[in-house]
Amino acid sequence: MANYPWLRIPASAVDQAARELLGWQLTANGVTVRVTEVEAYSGLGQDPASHAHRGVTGRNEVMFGPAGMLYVYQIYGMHFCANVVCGEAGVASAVLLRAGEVVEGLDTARARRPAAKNDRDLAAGPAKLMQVLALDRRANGTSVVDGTGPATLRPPPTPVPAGDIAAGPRVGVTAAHDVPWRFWIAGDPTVSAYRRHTARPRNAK
DNA sequence: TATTCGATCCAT
DNA sequence: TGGATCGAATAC
Repeated sequence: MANYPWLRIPASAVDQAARELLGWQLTANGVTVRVTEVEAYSGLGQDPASHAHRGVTGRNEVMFGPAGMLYVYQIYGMHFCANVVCGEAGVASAVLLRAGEVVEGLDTARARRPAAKNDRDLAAGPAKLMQVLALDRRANGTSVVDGTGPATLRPPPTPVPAGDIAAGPRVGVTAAHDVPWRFWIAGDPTVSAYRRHTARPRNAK
């Protein structure tokens, strides 16, 4: 089993764990993706953008478990996104896998993403990444570090230099726009396009 | 039990 | 820029 230094990063430093996860390779169902973009979510109760902000619910309970588990949730009734749970058990810190580069199983990946116009768009978004790996809610609560789950995370062949990591506000979140907890590999073409959350019209009073 | 709305993607 | 589409969270 590989060595996973980010497993030991405390939940209070989940942004550090997010940086470390860049460049790691996630393999599932015949496809391998190199992680190029992530977002950190704090479990300390101070992060209004986190699904765990209001405490334990049926959806987010794996976030409160041990590090190395996948927290998979469905969004907009049709897409799935995955987080790697980080930090000590009991604190719901996690890192959202936002985008990646397909480095193995290219043909399989293309077949699973007919809407992709080119190869760098195959996993250029959190739900696209899940589609390429053919993962869904069944992966929720499974481990990516001990080989027991459908997905396995492996160390980068060559580490990402700290100077190559860029940071900015998280995508799509309705709160905490000022927190620069989105990290990506600078200049990588597979990083997803930034788009501010479009607020839906509120009921007029 | 009822209603609201989203850590997105795609075509327009 | 807006529509798809549905389950979890929250309001009642």
